[in-house]
Amino acid sequence: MKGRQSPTRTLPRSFYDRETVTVARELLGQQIVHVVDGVPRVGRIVETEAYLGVHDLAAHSARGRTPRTDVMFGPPGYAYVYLIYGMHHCLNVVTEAEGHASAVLIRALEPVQNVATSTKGPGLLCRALAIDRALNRHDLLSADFYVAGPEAQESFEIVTRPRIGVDYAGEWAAKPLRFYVAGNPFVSRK
DNA sequence: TGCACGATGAAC
DNA sequence: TTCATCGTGCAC
Repeated sequence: MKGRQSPTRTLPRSFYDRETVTVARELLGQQIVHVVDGVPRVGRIVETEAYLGVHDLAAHSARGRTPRTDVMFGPPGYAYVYLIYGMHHCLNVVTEAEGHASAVLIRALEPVQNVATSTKGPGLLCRALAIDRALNRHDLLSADFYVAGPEAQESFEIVTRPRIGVDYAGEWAAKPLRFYVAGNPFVSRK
């Protein structure tokens, strides 16, 4: 094998250009990399949630295309980062073809490299990897912020549950769109 | 221009 | 269970 490791392991845009539930499940085990001051902060994704577009009442895009949700309506493979409760950032990856307005929320990471604080929860993982709104709309097929496959993928069971914190979404609140690695201690909640 | 409310986390 | 804290979206 020749060439640099990291760029060649970066997930291709076609990975994100698929059904959102599939992407949410297959993101488990993949690694988020954010290079800060030349230092790569790396975490393994252990918990995700799927947001299925304008018909999903729990999705931000359900209220239409606005300045904030605009990136969700764009092409796949881009970061959607927003501020919640005035103090925490949340990281999503945009999925499916342009116009679908779907995304996967990254809810928890297992520390891999250069991670000093907790990554157990969507707000905490953003703090640990120094992810904020400056990275909104950032291409995840880039050199400083990307998702990559691990050197070797271990097999694991996937647990499926309703999403967290979306009780306002009516029947959509109960749908099994949250996925996590069974038994992993870094999952935000059981 | 004002205001109610979060895809959370920490404290009590 | 309560609260911190502010950008967003929508009502007026």
